[in-house]
Amino acid sequence: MALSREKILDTAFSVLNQYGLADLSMRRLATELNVAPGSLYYHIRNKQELLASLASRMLSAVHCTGDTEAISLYNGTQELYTQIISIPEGAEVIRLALALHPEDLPFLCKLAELFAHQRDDISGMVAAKSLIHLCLSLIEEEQTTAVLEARETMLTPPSSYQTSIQALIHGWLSTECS
Amino acid sequence: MALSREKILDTAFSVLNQYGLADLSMRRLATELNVAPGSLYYHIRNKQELLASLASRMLSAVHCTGDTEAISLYNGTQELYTQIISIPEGAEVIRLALALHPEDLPFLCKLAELFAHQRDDISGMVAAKSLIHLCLSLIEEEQTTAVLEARETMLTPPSSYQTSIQALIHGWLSTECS
DNA sequence: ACCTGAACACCGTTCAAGT
DNA sequence: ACCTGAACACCGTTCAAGT
Repeated sequence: MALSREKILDTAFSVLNQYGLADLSMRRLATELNVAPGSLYYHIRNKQELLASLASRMLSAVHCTGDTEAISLYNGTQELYTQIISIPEGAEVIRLALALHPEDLPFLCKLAELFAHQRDDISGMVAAKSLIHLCLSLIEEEQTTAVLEARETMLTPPSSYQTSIQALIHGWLSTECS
Repeated sequence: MALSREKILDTAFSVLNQYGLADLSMRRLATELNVAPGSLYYHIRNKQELLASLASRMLSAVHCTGDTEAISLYNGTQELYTQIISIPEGAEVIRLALALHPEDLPFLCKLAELFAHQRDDISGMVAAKSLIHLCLSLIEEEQTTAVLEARETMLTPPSSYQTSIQALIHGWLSTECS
């Protein structure tokens, strides 16, 4: 069967899941696909683009809904945690995409909308970015400390995650801080 | 003159400042020091340890003082920005050290103290980590977008940095969120 | 259009052997 | 004690040449 962008992304995702980001090299990917390293470059521009596409995939399954804006924001961060925590270095990969093309991430735009809808005197995008950055940092920390302590990651958000996120959302939505 | 840990760190810092993290390789460092690559390993365990030491150096110049706890926290984040923003990939380097040995960073412990002193019903360390993570993410974003847009970094914190940090500090210190 | 082979210019780390 | 030389096992990317 012929090589394709989709096949490359599928394999990349499986290598990331099974062996981690350190093992996700173009050459390793080519070996896994029984193909010469150069072949990959007919379908993708470079490694950075591949990782950005991988990040979009990961985030496509994360939604944020709830009865109120504040609850939707909170639920979004909870879903983000549960979706990403079990993917090795998943938070790091998403941070790459976030730096390169933030506007291409529907999840981020949804967060920005929720913030802007609740308070029109702040920039929804600035608030949304601060929130996703905080989430990713905390997820990354849980992932790396789990590796260091040679234990499994917590599949459900620890209380430190929840309180930190709540502090930030509360800080953005409370009227006194304007 | 003989090689030494100090000399290696000095050179590493200068390479990072002049050429960025991508050029800060052990081999490049060895060339710069007119020494064989293997020699470095007599003075430092590995590249990770070198980067962690570099991070400690960067943070050693950052203090947080002010009339109140809230102002000290705020001033600390401002100083963090101004000290790190002009070091290419500086935020990324510090994040490495933060993941490996957080308790070795006096700056972080100071932040934790300030939070704990103000509110004894929260974990100062959890709050401090959320704050430093947010700062580093925002600094990193400013650094990478500056590169992407081929412009200089803002030497003084942009308003988006300040409002985000203020939202988080306010969220942690306000009594309603407990 | 799609893929290979081979090259280019690199990595981090180890370790016997030298001084 | 400190350093070299050389090796080991890798990288990302390009590109003429093949089918």
